[in-house]
Amino acid sequence: MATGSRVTRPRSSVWLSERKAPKRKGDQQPVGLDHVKIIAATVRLLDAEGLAGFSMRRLAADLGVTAMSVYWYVETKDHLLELALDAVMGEMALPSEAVQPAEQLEHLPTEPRDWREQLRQLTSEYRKLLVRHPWLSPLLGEYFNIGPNAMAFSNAAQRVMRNSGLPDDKITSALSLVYQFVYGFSTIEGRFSALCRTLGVTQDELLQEVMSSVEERPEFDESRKTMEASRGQTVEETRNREFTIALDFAIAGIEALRDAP
Amino acid sequence: MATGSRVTRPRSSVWLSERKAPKRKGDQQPVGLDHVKIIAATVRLLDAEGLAGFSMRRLAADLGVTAMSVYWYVETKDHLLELALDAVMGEMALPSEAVQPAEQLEHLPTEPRDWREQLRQLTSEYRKLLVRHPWLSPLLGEYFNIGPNAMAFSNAAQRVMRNSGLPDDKITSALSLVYQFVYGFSTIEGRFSALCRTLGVTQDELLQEVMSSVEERPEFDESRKTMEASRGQTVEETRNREFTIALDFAIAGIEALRDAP
DNA sequence: ACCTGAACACCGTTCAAGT
DNA sequence: ACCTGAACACCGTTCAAGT
Repeated sequence: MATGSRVTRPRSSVWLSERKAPKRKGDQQPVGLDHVKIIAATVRLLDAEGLAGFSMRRLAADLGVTAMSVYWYVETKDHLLELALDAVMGEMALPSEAVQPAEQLEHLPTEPRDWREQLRQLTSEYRKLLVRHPWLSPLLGEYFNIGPNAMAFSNAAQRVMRNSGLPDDKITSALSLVYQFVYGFSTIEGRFSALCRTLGVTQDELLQEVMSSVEERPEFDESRKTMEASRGQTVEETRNREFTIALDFAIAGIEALRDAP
Repeated sequence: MATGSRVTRPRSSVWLSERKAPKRKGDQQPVGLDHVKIIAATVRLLDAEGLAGFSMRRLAADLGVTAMSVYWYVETKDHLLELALDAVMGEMALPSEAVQPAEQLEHLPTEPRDWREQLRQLTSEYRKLLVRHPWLSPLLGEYFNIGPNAMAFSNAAQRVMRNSGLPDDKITSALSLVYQFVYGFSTIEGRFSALCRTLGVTQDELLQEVMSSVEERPEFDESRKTMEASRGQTVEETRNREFTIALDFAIAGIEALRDAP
């Protein structure tokens, strides 16, 4: 949770309030800051130091400016984080079949791919995004995620799922199953890889270390059995395999209940 | 993220370090605090004020004690939160079929239920827990979750999934699919209901309000279509239905790929 | 053994003031 | 219009001191 709010309270989104003073009239020379620069610096700092390492004062220092200057452009820290969230949401390549007609530059006569391929692309993009920006996960849980890029992603996801032929009243369930899985899975993956980067060890080394510090405990029995199955594989191989199979389960389930309800 | 650590760094778990001074020798009169009291007060405060409203100073005030007294019993705020996490993880009723033999008081000659029933019980317990304690979700993402109660839950989950007859090398995928879904779904549910409690409105009222403030936006088109399907139902009905169907998808997928790999 | 008080190095944010 | 400086009300935690 952002530390700015002591108590959970009605917090309106940036996207539901007027943006602060982004207008710069005519050909007047910009002196230093602006929205784009601030958001870029925010994302850079979040990538480098993590959510806990980010502060308004630290950001201002990075921008070579006094602590309070940023507040001219941005109402609160929360609003800034919402803007950063939506900015990186725009990094995903959405499947062309799921982009609304109005957004498509031209109608290519290519055969639309299988919905399962579209789903695999979209989930893979989402996964990579969450791993690339580990600070994104907690923010997605914190805000409404109704910025333009977040909405474009959400719309694409809904269109892809609609392409499965599932009846309308089961779309949200299928979407929820798939995207909550990808979110949780990728959040863990991102945290683990960030931790390794910080510690300066490989993922396989850290896994070894964690294993050996827990393995003598008797309660660990069940997990040991489970992990025997992935012996001899790297962490990355195991994870990719696990991700693919889990998605296969979801797709198989959706098709099974679609075809025989 | 806990605000205590500026930067992500190697943070050992409470469960991997010696516990702090819980020993009280003989019949000496306890003066005031102890682990149990502190953890109980922590959970109470977290339930009442949320994670953002919790602070060591606030906790101390609740306990009628100076800010630093708690540090005699607990090393850091993070350790305390880990203890609170494991404490509430013990609130779940684990399916008897998934409790290890040593833990069972006696072997009742009852027929073991279908693995799908066991799974539905366990996921339902997990869901209710996450909704009851909305602060739990971020903490689960933050720590290693290797306390005794967290381990018991994890072991139960693994046993249930093993009861499905799935081959060993697909167990983790199935577990991941199911539990990441329940985690994400219930996290959102818990946050929404907590927000309603704070605002003093019903869930249906808040949904109405959020809808009407976004519905004129053109990007909202796809979501409107999706939500038509649940017209005339309460938020709670819609959510329970969505949860059940998503779990049905997962179960169907697991059985489909188990029987025809 | 257990608790206190003062202090340190941080926060987000307000507000009056400068240019 | 844009930026600064000082100040306020908070944090988690250290450390020397009290009983």
